[in-house]
Amino acid sequence: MAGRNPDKEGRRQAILQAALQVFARKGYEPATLEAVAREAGLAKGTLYLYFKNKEDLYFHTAVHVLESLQDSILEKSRRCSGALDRLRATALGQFDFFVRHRDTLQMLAAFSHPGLARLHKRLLAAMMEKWAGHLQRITGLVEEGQRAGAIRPDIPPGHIALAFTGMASQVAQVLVGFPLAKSAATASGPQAGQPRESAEVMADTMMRILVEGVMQR
Amino acid sequence: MAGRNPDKEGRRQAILQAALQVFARKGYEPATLEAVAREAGLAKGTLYLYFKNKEDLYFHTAVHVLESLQDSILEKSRRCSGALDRLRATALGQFDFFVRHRDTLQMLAAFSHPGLARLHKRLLAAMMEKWAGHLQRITGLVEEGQRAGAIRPDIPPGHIALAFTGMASQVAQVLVGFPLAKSAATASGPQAGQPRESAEVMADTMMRILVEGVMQR
Amino acid sequence: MAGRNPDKEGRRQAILQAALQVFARKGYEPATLEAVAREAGLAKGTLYLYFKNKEDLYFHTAVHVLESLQDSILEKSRRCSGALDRLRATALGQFDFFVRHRDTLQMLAAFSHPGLARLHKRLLAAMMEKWAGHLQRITGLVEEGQRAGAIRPDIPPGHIALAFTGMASQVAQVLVGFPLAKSAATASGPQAGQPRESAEVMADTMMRILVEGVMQR
Amino acid sequence: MAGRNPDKEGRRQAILQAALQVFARKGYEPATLEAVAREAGLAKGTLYLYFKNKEDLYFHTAVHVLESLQDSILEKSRRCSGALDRLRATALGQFDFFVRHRDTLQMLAAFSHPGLARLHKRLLAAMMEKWAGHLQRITGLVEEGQRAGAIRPDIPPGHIALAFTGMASQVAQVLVGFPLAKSAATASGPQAGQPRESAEVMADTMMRILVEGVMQR
DNA sequence: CATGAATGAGCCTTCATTCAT
DNA sequence: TATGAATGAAGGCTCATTCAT
Repeated sequence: MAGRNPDKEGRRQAILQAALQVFARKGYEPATLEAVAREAGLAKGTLYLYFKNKEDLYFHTAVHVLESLQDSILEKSRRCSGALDRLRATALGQFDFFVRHRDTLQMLAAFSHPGLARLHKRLLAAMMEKWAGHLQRITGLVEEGQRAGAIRPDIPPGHIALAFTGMASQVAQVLVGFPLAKSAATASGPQAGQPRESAEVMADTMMRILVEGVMQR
Repeated sequence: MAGRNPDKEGRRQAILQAALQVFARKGYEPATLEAVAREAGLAKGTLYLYFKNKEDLYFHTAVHVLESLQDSILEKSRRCSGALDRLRATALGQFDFFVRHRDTLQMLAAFSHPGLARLHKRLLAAMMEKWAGHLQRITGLVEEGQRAGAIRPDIPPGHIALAFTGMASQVAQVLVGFPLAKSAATASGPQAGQPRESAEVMADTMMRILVEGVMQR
Repeated sequence: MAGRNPDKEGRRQAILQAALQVFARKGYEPATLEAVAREAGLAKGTLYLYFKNKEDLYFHTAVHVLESLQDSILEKSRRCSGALDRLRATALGQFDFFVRHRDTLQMLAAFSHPGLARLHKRLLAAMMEKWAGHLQRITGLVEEGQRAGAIRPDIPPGHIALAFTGMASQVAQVLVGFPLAKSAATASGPQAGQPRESAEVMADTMMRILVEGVMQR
Repeated sequence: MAGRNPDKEGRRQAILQAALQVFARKGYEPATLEAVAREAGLAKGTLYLYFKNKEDLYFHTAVHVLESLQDSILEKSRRCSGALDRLRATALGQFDFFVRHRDTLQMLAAFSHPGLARLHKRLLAAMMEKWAGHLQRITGLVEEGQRAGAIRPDIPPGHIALAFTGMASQVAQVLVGFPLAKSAATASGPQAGQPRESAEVMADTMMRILVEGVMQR
């Protein structure tokens, strides 16, 4: 799957890595190709031999990132059986990944950047596909759980998947230390919660809320 | 005894409205003051009579937006009693607001813009304060529920608040029709959920998940 | 010579005073009419009731300043008799004035501002006239000294006047503390001169150099 | 292996030349980088590849100018021996240089521009150093003259240097034909001096005044 | 007369993109 | 293939000037 030139693909990967760093650090608009090139140890013009333009680079980076994320999650969740365990593993995989590559989360935060709305269809579709795949897997796990009788069937699986991803991304932000999310976890007043738990503890707590609910029984 | 249009406060509001539109449509960096001025029906230079610079305008817009959001939520939740009902009302208030002002959600999406990191302390603090206030209120409701015996006490209220806001913002995105979030709700395959529920239905579902959990009993 | 309205002339003077401060502090281009208005305690628009525009204001200020300078010098020199004493008094008057109104010197420093080249003929002429008057007086004093046998006649009086004004303005800059001129006086190394003499001492020294020359006899 | 035009130093010099023209013609503030770029036959953005910003360009231009001036003077004065001859050569070198590069004098006139006050320390220091060096050389020549018994020792060398530079700059302005200075030389009435002498004659006259004084003996 | 809100031309500066080498 | 110098469009911001009140 690599280019003719043995180094071609390596260069491409180097650029993607550099772009991830820079886009994560700066966001889409403020990131400069100059910075990407410097980070990659290449000249600015060289980037254009591998990517059509800034937008193109951005989206290939995004796709690349989503692929890594998915790989990381899949690897963790494949080792488990049972829908709930797999969901927990999915959450944990996500947290782990973000904690280890916090740039990635920042990068993904820029996805909603409206300036990217008018993007090349194909690239946007590729991103969508990756992301949708992620969600589909989760929805699939929920359905599996419903069929197996572990998850209540009276709520559409899509909605449960939504709840799951919502919680998970919020928790991920706390774990990574995003300012606004952090203030959430710290805002609880006198007997405040302990925000800086480990990824594992947070994944557990999250799953307990999702699975058992918060109602007192 | 005054200049051409002495209605300074009205102008200010008009500019904030225009800025909200533009920032929501474009995000922070790509938004041009030219566009804001055009939207407000004013000349570019006039903006500088009301706001120190782009950053200043952005943050006043953000604070303004957060205030409206809070007002909208508080108004709805004050009419309820009981922690759970208030949480439901909070979610519903948030959904309603975002559905009616979908620009606001897009605007808030730009919060994580790294270009805004090195901001004027006072303004950043104001934003944080608004947002932290929102989260604190939710944490407070959870604590209240725990004290009243409606919510299980073995999970820190901060974590529950996190779960709540995570779900709520994800659902809000679906309701507003964000591309990525939408694909989530649609990705569930053949027997997929019905994403375009009303705000009320979604709030209910969300609360059911949060309160009762997804476990089959 | 005042306007109809008894305050009209007072206002005008106030504006000129304010303009002097601001032009001296900032120079021509960086000085803003806003600053002048603030200094004068008036609204920006009001300036335009008294002066056609910024350039006009600048030149009226300049003329005004030159008039004050001339008055101050004439007053001092009229009390002396003899060409050399009058020259000394002229120098002293100039130094005194600048020391008391160091803004004026800074203001005059902006005269050579090339951006002012394309000025209204009449105003430029007025400035020239004032300045030329000053020089003519000095040349006149030199001629008088030559006729009286106090000053050697073999050097054209214009050249001597030139030497006089050159020295005088340089000394004035030192007295006022201009950075570049100051470095001149301080640059003399180990047994350096004492730059911060009084105006009187400097005037004396200057006259000694001019009159007697620096040659060892 | 290089970009479009690898002759970086040549370009840099070309820009400095263009900047000299423009700054001299317009002064600091009114000079536009657009004009500099046009004069240099480059695009506006290109300037920023060679200089950090307008201020930076200005100061490098100034330093460059002062260096040329110093070179020109030193070359002339090194060929002479004896303090007085060297001073004369210094004046002559200065006049010659200014007559040949009248932009330089105009450029130097912009030194007092207050907008330049808050400058980068290093650059300001560089300018000061050049200028102080010039003054120090003159003071040194005076001291040498005093030690050799050619110059009276009862006047501090710094003051004599001041007188020298004052005269010299005034004369230079006349020679270059500055409007205000010109009017000085022309203002002497009927038997007026002949202002447009050659640089050599003016240097001689100046030195005669400085050395012998204007007193009739 | 006085005001000061509004205007908009113009400037500095950045940066994606091109292209000669 | 790689480079990096050059480009020029575009944006934020200032401020002289106007004019409705």
